[in-house]
Amino acid sequence: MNVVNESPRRKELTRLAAQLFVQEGFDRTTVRMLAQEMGIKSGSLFHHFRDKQEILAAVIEEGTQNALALARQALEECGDSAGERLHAMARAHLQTLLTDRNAHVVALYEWRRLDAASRDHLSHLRDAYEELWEQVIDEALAAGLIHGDRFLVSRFVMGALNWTVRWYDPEGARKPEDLAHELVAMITTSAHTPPGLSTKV
Amino acid sequence: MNVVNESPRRKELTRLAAQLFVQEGFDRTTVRMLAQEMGIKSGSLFHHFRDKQEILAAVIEEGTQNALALARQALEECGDSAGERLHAMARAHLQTLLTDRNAHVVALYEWRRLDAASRDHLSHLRDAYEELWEQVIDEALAAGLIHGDRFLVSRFVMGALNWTVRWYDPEGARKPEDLAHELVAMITTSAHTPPGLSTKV
DNA sequence: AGATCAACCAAGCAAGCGCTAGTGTAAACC
DNA sequence: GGTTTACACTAGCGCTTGCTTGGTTGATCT
Repeated sequence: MNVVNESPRRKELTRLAAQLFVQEGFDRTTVRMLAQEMGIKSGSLFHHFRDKQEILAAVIEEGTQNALALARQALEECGDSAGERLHAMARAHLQTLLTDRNAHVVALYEWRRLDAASRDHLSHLRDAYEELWEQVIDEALAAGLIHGDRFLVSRFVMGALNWTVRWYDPEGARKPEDLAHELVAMITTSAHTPPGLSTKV
Repeated sequence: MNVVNESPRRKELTRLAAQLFVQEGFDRTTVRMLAQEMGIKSGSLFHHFRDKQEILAAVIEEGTQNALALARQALEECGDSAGERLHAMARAHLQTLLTDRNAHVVALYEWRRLDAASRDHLSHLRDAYEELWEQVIDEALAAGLIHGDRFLVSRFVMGALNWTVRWYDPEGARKPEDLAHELVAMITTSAHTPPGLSTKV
């Protein structure tokens, strides 16, 4: 069994699995459905993945890794001000939601279907991502950009952002950048941000 | 079959089902597990519910009805100011989350498992609830309490609130009222609300 | 030319699934 | 006092599930 490696074939199969998991849910997605979508027979599936659980873990890992990488890159590329960093994180979050939407929806909805081992491994990845957020929020609090309880504010923000997967329409008029701007405007105390973006210092 | 009525026995069974659906997920919860939890045999279950789907629908309906009733009551009992009404809605939302948590978690996570008929019926209920929110948010916008896009603000707020089911600990120090107050403080422009609540006019 | 190996297939097993059929029984009703 | 009703039981049908087994293929490497 070719279970360990990270072959391009496996990556493609993972992408297809994510799509089906979103459409049907993990439990209702049978290995036969997965195989058909992949153009192979159900038995062949277990050449690439040890079991069905491992497919789920692969899907979630893929999405979380991408989110983490994108957030780190965004923080490196943006300016030093608390406002800029807040914007950068919000933009990165919504951007990964667009490009890896299936994986993130699966991560949000099917997390509990992971076995203990995968859940443990993946929760470390997710914690790393959330720590980035809490750090940026701490900076915003220190800068007086936002006010309130550190813990609560970050939960509220994560909630507002993650909830977008339920209603955001990529075909619609609103760009992810617009959402990011609006969210930051909503939580910062600079009441009336003028229409012209004040992203630069 | 006693399928239609709303007997107290059926209500109790629904409550137990909600708990199991949260623990295991709808698909992984078998009718045999449900029956055991209820202290009857699996066959007897179908005396109370037409099929497994109907149990899910009953759980979600119960939670949504309660949320709607609580929100309406809260709006009637509170003052007329936009701030008070915003607070009242947030408090009611978090309160129903505490008392009917299982039902709401099921509603959020297992909505897609509903058949078309139930989904149609229940989405009307949910729409009624969300309309209450959008109305109150409109008032807050008009009063200058908050700023931004009507649609986006309400989605962000719903997201922040609904996300609480993932982290809120009823045993913890924070009361639902505290969360409500903090959320309203975060999104309103009255930057520094003094510690003494300004709920009365 | 022979060996290796990832990738696939056909067939099927054991377990578990939702649900039905038919029956028993104690209380409620006429 | 006979009939109805509500609720529970036993037994099991027909089907689907995740996964295994044993074998084939074609490309790559030595």
